[in-house]
Amino acid sequence: MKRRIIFHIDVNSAYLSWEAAYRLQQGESLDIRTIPAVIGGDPQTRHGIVLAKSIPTKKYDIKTGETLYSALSKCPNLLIVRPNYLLFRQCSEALRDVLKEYSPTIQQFSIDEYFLDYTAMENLFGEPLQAAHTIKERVKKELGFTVNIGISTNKLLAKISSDFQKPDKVHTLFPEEIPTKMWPLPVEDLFLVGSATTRKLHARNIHTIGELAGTDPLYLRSFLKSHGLLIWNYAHGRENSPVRPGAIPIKGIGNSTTTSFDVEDLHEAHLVLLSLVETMCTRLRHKGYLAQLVAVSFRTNEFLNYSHQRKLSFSTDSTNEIWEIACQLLDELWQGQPLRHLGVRVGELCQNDFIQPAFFVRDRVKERKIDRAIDEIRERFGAQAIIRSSYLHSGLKPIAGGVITEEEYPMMTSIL
DNA sequence: TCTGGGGTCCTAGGACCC
DNA sequence: TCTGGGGTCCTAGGACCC
Repeated sequence: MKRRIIFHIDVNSAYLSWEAAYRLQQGESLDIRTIPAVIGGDPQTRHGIVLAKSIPTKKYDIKTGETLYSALSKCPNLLIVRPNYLLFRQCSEALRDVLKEYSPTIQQFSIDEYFLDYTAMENLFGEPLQAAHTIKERVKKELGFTVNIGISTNKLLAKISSDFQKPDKVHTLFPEEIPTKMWPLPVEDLFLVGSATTRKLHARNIHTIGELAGTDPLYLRSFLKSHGLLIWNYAHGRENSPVRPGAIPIKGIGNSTTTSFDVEDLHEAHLVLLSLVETMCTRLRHKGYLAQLVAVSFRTNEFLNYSHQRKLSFSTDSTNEIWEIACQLLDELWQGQPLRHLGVRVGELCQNDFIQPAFFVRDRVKERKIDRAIDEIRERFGAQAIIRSSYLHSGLKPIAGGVITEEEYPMMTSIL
């Protein structure tokens, strides 16, 4: 079989680049990529963190994932911009539209990463390196942000090489280049080697990807289980999953929040849950799913995590019903520790293609109508247009979590 | 470093059935 | 009455990703 050619396209400092491109396009003269600037933070949450940073933040030693408080202490005149997820989605889609011109087989891996199968496309757009440069320059010129492109024969190697040197670069990591380009890298640069695995490998004196590749896979399996065999194969560059075009169906939907104060009161905890369930269920209904599993989780002020879930004998997308179950689960789990983080999640999703009212134990038909009416009002007039009266004097936010605010953003018409 | 929010997958143990 | 072992489902927790 002819060897495949896979591209991995990765937007450099995506959130910051996109915000910068947007501001320039709106007529601002300052490019926030050229000053110390970060994207991140939500005034409502207790500790916002750095989601993306400009290159000039490097000399202040600001790291992604660091708290804004810490970043500000290192650089007092740091510009902090809240993430604008609607903009990010638009930019991601604009990138996808460019990539689609170079291959019908592209896969979105995250909001700022795509795989593209370039196999057999040489006749149309030239050698892989040439095509990658064409794509990179087009994105820069037409969309206003830079990308890194990694080229190899599978997704794993393409992804690792897109990470080599940034920004605005094209790299290759073909199998024959593995010993020189990949094996000297620290083992934590390998995909799916996170902090826990790194710790275990370091404890056994395995520090580079090359050393991992040279380790007996059965020994790796003895302390990493099947994950050990997986990363051993990765260390040899072996991976052969296809670039899957089209949307991958989601398995679950969740919503969680770090509270701005310790929650110690049951009624308060229930209200926080409701605010999370409200947005989660709106998303659930918007996607046309019913859920058969409800889970709650929390984190105590001592940073201990707990979770509790229940499989239902029926499927539902009702805000009230899921809230009631979530409250039951919380009550069963919680022993009164002060809470600083609460989450709710639904899973076991099925498509809401047919409704069978006869199966409904309670008056779900009416509840569905109410839920949908509320969704519609919020869609037309904003999330705060209709809120539960229980929030009026509670001091809590009635709608919590990662809602994409459907505010009117001036379209980036000229570049998107 | 004192740690956000959205996900996915794996593992281990217990319950239950045959 | 006690017993084996396999399969499946369920739950909690951990690890990983961006």
